[in-house]
Parts: sequence; C-alpha cells; structure tokens
Amino acid sequence: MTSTRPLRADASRNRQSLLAAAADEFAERGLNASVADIARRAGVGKGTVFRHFPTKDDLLAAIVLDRIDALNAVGERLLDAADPGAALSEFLTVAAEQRQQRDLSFLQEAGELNAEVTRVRAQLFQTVHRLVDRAREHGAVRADITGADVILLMCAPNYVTSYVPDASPDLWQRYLAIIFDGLRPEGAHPLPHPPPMSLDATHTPD
Amino acid sequence: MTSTRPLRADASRNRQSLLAAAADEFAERGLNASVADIARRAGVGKGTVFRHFPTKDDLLAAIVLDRIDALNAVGERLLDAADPGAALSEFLTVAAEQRQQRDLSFLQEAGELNAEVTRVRAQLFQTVHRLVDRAREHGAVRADITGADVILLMCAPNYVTSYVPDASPDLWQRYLAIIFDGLRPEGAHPLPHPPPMSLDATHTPD
Amino acid sequence: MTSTRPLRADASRNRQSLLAAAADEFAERGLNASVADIARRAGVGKGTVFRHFPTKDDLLAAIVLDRIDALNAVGERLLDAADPGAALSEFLTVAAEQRQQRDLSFLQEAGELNAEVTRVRAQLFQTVHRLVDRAREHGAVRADITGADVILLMCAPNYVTSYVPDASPDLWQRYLAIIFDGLRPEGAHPLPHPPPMSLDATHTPD
Amino acid sequence: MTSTRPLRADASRNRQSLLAAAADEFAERGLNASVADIARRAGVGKGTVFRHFPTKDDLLAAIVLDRIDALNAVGERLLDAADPGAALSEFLTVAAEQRQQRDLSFLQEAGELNAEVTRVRAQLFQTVHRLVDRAREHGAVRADITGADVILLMCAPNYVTSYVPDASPDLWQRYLAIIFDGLRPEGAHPLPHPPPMSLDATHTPD
DNA sequence: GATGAATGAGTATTCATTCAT
DNA sequence: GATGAATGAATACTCATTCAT
Repeated sequence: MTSTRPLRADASRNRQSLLAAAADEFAERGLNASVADIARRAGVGKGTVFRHFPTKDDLLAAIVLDRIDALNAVGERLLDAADPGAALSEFLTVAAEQRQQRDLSFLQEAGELNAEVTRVRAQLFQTVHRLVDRAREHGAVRADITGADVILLMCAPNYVTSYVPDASPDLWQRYLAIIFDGLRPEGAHPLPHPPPMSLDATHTPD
Repeated sequence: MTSTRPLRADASRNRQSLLAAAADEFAERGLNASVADIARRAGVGKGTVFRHFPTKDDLLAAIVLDRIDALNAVGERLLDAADPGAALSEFLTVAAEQRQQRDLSFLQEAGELNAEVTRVRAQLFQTVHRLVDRAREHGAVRADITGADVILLMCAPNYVTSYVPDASPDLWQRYLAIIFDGLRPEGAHPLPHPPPMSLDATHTPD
Repeated sequence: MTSTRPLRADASRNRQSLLAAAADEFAERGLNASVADIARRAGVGKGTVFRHFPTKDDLLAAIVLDRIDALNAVGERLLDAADPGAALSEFLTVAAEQRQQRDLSFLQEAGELNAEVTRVRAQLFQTVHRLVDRAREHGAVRADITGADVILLMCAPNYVTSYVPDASPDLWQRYLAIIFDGLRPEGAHPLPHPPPMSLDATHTPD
Repeated sequence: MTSTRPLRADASRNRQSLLAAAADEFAERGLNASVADIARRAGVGKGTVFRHFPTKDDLLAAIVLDRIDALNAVGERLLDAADPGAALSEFLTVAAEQRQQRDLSFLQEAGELNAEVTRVRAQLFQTVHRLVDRAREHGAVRADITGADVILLMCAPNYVTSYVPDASPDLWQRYLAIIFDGLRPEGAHPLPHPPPMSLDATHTPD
C-alpha cells in the first residue's frame, strides 16, 4: 500500500505480461509452475519477476486479486437487476465461466496469501451475501440458504468437472444447474446442519 | 499380484505405520509432502519407506487403493438394500465421511497413479452406476441423472467445506443434503448439458 | 551449436574453474566424483555447476571434448611434417603427455557421452589414420599395422605407468618407446590376429 | 589369518557361489555392482555375503586373490620350462586369457585392497622377475628390460582391446604380439627412461 | 548359519531468491 | 530498471552395512 507512483510505460507493460503469463503457467502446471518458466513465457528476465512481485506468492496473490475484483464488479452490477433469482443465477454462471477459462483450483493449497487478497475477498463475500439475501426474499432460493452456502458451492461445478479428462468446456453448466435446483425452495428437504457462521476470507474459494 | 508371502510381523507393522503417516502427511502438506517427513512421522528410516513402496507414487497409490477398496465394499453391500434411494444416500454419506477423515483432494494433481488403482477405481465406478440405476428406477433420483454425475458430485461436499477454516467436522452433511435435493425428481428443471460419456478411471475422483 | 553469445566475464571464469576442478576431481576419484565436491573445489555453489553443465555427464563431455580437440589439432599439424615416422612418434608423445597431466582413464566406464564427443572423436580417428598411413608408406611402421591399432595402443603407456605408485612423471616414455619398437618393421614377427575393422568412436580411447 | 576351521559343507558351497557370482557381476557392472545383485545372483541372502566377506572390498580382495594365485601357479610351473623365451611368452598369454575371461580392469580404482592380496601379489612379482631374468639371459628379450616392465605391460593387451565394442575375444593376441616384438632384442632402440625401481605390490596390475 | 528388513549417509538435480553487471 | 548468473536448501532415491528373526 506504499503510495505507488505510476509505473513507467515499459514496466507497466511487463507487469501485465507477467500476470498473463503467470496465470497461464499456473493454470497449466499448478502451483509448482516455476518462476523461470513464467519469466520466459512473459518474455522477461527472471529478475524482473522479482522486481514486480517480491515473492512467488505475491505474484499468485496479484492474479487472484484481479480475478476477485472482476468477479466482484459483476456481482455489484447484478445487485440492481430486476429479477433477483436470475441475478444470482447469472452471477454463478459468470463465476464458473471465469474459473473455467483458467483453472486455479490448486490455489486451495496456497495458504493465507496476503492481506490485500483477504480484503478484496471480504468485499466479494459481502456482495454475494447481498445477492443471496435478495434472492431469498424473492423466494428464488430456499429460506435456509445463506450467502456463505452460495460462496462455498460456487466453485463446485468447476471442481467437479475438472475430473473429466476431455470434458466439454461447458460441462460445468450441468452441475451448476443441479446444484441450483438444490438451492430452490421447491422440493427442499430440511438441512441436517447449520450453515457456517462466517467465512473469514483468509481462505480461498476462488 | 506377485504371490506375496505374508510380511514379517515387524515389517507389517511398519507398513501400517507408513500408510497412516503418509496419509496424514499428504493430507496436511499435499502432494509435496516429503518422503523424509513421512518416514520421520512413521518412526522409521527413510530407506524403509522405499523398501515398502519403491516410489513415492507407489506409496500414494497404496493409500488410494485402500480407500477405494473400502468404499467399494460399502457400495456393493448397499446394492442389496431394500430402499434404493436410501441406499444411494447412505453410500454418499459414507463416501463423504471417509473423505472427511483424511482429505486427499490434492490427488487431483497426481497423474495416472498405477494400473491397480485404475482397475479398482473402475470397479467402484461400476458399483456407483448400479446404485444410481436402481435409485433412478425407483424414482428416488431424477431421470436425467447418470452414474457419472453422481461419481463427480460425490466429492463436492468435502471439497466445498474444505474452504471453511474451523468448520464443524459434519458441515459436509449440509452440502450433501443440498446436492442430493438437486438430484431428486421433485422440482427438477431440465439440464442444459448432457452428462459426460464415461469416466475412464485413470483420473482421480477420490 | 546454439549461437552462444559470449559469456559474461565472471561466468566464463567460473566455467573455466569448473572444467579444471572437475578434471582434477574426476582424475582423483574417477567417475564417482561428486558434483558437490567439484563445486567446492571450483569455489562455486552447486547450482552453478548445473547452470553451466545441465548434467554431470555434460560436464564430463565438455572435459573430454576439450582434450580431444587439442590433440586433434596437434595431429593435423603433424600431417604436414617432413618425416612421417617422426611425426607419428611426436603425435604419440604429445598424446601421452596430455594424458599424463590428467588421468581420465576411468572414462572407459562412461557410456556413450554426447554426440558432439562422438563427432570430434571420429575426427581424431581420421587424423590418426592418416598419420599412420603416411608413416607406413614411408616404411616407418610395419606394413601390417593400421590406424586402429595405433589408436588403441596410444593410451597404453599411461595406463601401464598408472600402476606405479610414485612413478617418475616421465616413465610413460619408456613404455611408449617399447611399444613403438613393436610397431617398427625391423624384427617384426607376423601378427596372430587381424586388426579390428573400425572403432566406432562412440567408445572412449581418450 | 585367524586359524580358519574348515567351513561347513553348505557354507563352503555358498562361498564358492558368491565368489563366482561376484566375479561375474563385477565384470559386467564394474565396481559399482551392488551387493544385493551379487547376493541374488549367487542365490543367497544379502546377509550371507557379509558373513563371508565383512566388506564389499573384502569380497573383491578374495576374487583378486584367487586370480593371482592361479596365475602365479602357472608362472612357477613355467620356471622349469626348457625354452625361457617361450615360457615368458606362454606366461603372458595365460595372463591375458585369464583377464579376457573376466574383465576386472576396473580394479585399478580399488585402492590398496587388503594385506593378503599384497602378499600374494609380491609372490607373483617374484615369479615374473625370475621368468624375465631367465628369458633375458637366454637372449629372448632385450637386455634393458626388467621384470617390472613385463609386469606393467602384462595387462596392456586386454586394456587396449577393451575399447573395441564388439571385438573378437582373441584380439588381445594381436597386441600382445606387437608388445612382445617390442621386448625382443632385434631392432631394439635404446630406452629413454630407466625402469621403475620396484613395484610395491600394494597396487594392482591384475 | 541364513535371511531380508531397517538404516542413514550420500547423490544428482531443481528452483526460489539474491545481486553483480 | 532489466538481466541472468550464482546460490544453497530441499528432494527422491540408492546402497553398503547392521541386526532382529
């Protein structure tokens, strides 16, 4: 949060290349993707990676940050939608599409990440909570469902399809639909366990 | 399948310690858990690990094998149950309980593992297919659900709760219930995507 | 053959230290010399070895390459000498001096080494063949001697003296002289076995 | 030299299997041949190897011992031969045949070996010295040749042919003949270096 | 005596990170 | 600012040797 003066043009270009390259490399190789490969893919020297991101983990955090921010923007926009049920459904669809593009599921391993991520994630959580509250009030989802539930279930469709070797890239739609059916009021059975109190945003559902 | 003569008493004890220690260590540290740490945890020398499991991957395979076998046994028993819907539900419950005990989700990263694993996994798949077929015929699950769907969704409850820092150990029950509601015929909406053809069992949903 | 831009000054210095240290270490400990020891002896970190030579074998190959190249250069120069007999003798002397400086006889154990080595070795073989042909035509060596014979016998003087614990460093001269006498036409007895067809240069007489 | 009571029948059989297996394995794999492989090849347990030979080096020593003893026996018998020149030639032939059967040239690496070996080797050296002295007195070898010279040159033919990939098993005969021609009085040129004083038999020309 | 299970020092190699150019 | 050379901790795996069975 040090008062970042704007980067020189080339530096900013490098930063972008790096984020893209890193996201690709991580998506392909998981957390073990090597900094050297990322640098090569970005067309810069290894040293440059560390000038921009003091640590491999910081690089990871930056990627996650971008992603969460983008998703949060979508969520906030949908808060004003006319049909709250459709809005929630749309939000989950966008979230899954985003995850599908680049599988960052391995992030689960990556422990706490940095504080900035936690902050942005907390924002996203707020947004989801509001989306869910509106949907619930509208009767679009069952009464016993919370924002936390949706946050947790949000990644399941992609997770689930990641096991299918040569899956259609849209297979997640099937499982999102099934899960969403489970969230609806119609035919709902009482739930055997209360929802988690709050997700402290230090962990990583995205 | 080499006609393994029964292990010496101490050797067999070591093998058990190793499997337990390795499962714990893998669960805590993921695939990068080091053989040295596993050995230390099991209270044996590093060399002993390799005597029992020529390769880190073989160790992993042994753990997975045990797990799948156990689960398959449960599934086969449930094939004879009176209520096919309850049987399927029971099966998913046992699967989740097993996964809850030790999280092996990192296995997703692991490549093919060995052939034995693939074989046993294929058996398990068969069992699940039969459980699902029976449940469907009984009207306990919707008509458009296949065995493959259930295999894929089976792990979702644990995956989802793994994001909650200090979750109640039974939280998965909540998400299994939601997902199972999504599988029921009541209130089902048509699914936007066909199910995957077949899971080739070289990959790792367990 | 990748268009290697010239190494940075320090890197090139390190490369030289490494080659020297490795040659010494190999000479003292044989093929089992450890990369760690080589690094220590060169005064660099272990990682630096692998930056310069991706593999222990590549390091070995580099050493061998240098040696063969140097010897070949001498041989080619001697092809123009006035007295072909003296030229051959001189060549064998230089070869033995080179080997005496650093004993690489352990190389016999080493497998194929890399293709570059094979290529350069084939060149050296050509050179020797020509030296021997000229000497034979001049009557300086017996008629039934081939280039292959000389290539094989070339290393014998050093091999032989390597058994003498505190030998004079010039002792090889004695055995080179004896062997060379065996190659002369005077007093030659017919040979009981034909010469080898061709040495395929994937093996390692140097 | 502890007053070895005669071995039990099976033990003695094991000892022989071991020596044979070890010689083969060493010949095929060099000094790095593993004790486990030797044991397997001999059809005994690994522990048995160490009961008979407290150390891998001791096993090696035992093999060498057998070999030297056998060769020495031949040498001593030839001391009484009618033609001292032929006797020396015959001796060198037998030595080369023996070495050809099983290549133990890697032994050079094997440092000092044990005292027993040194003792037996000293005997062999004596024998060779006497064979050479007789041959010299008879004019069968040049006057400036010593027993030490012959001991050293003795192994050269096998060494030299070990570089030829698919050599005829008798190729050594060619090089023994060349070297022997170099030892003859006819056409001998004066030698540029005095012979080594004495070979202290702690090193290993066989 | 024989066996093979256990041990741990040793090895090549990788990779995040630092720093001289 | 950018580069890539240097570093060394970490890792899977091997093998001579010891020792309980």
